[in-house]
Amino acid sequence: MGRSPCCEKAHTNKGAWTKEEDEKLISYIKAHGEGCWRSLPKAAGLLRCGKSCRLRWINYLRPDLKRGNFTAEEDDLIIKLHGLLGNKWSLIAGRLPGRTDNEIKNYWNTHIKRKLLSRGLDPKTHRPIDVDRPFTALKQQDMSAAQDSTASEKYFSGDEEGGSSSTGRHKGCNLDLDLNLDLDLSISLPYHPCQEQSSPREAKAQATPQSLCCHLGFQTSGPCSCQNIPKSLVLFSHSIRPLEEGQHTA
DNA sequence: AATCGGACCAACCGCCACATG
DNA sequence: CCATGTGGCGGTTGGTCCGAT
Repeated sequence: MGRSPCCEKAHTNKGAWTKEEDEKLISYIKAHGEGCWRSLPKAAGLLRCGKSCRLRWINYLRPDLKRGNFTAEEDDLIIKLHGLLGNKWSLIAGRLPGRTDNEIKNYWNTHIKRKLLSRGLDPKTHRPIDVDRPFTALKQQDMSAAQDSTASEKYFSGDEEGGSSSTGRHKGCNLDLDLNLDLDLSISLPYHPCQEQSSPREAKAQATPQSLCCHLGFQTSGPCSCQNIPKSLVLFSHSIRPLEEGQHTA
């Protein structure tokens, strides 16, 4: 027996949302609140899949969304958090008020990833792609190659000591990066087993996203079963918190 | 003016975690 | 404990825009 479809695909619209659909969705959620996405489309008079409604609301229609370019602080924070958490876009988004996981994911893939690659850094591990090449040598070249100037440049060209450190690393784990995390992100970083899995699928199986999200203090919904979180990670979670509106990390 | 290719981003898809009966 | 339903996440796709030729 296969999975039942999330909706009756034959009777649902797909593709770009119209203004009328947006208005219907907004007015329904304003009146009834979020949730129960499966039944929402019918109740709101929309020929859309519930998932599609949820995505449209979260990524585009939510009133608290921030529009426009990412600031240097956001840029910096995304890179730092990615170094800690990997592709946990929802967790990263929870730390950036008004930004969605989808937006951050797109921003990462279109801007930051390319930036890292141009500096000879692996976007996954944040380490030099050529392991035989000293980081400090990279640094000079990268600095001269830099064209745009954001906080990420400061991060990648930062402290020489930090950047060239090579001791005490966990194999295959990017949580030990010398991120030089400042202020509320400053802490000795815990080892996270999911970073060592050979495939994303394995890593995902190891992770406990909702619990982790809860422990990290990120914006999340739903209950949390706080069972298998490493103590170090819990400690880590206590040291960071979602940014307040207008708050900067520097 | 037309065409092409890259960049960007909204939206979709498949899978997983969790809740519930 | 198991089966099922639902919400949520991350990877990917496809449409649109825009600059270069």
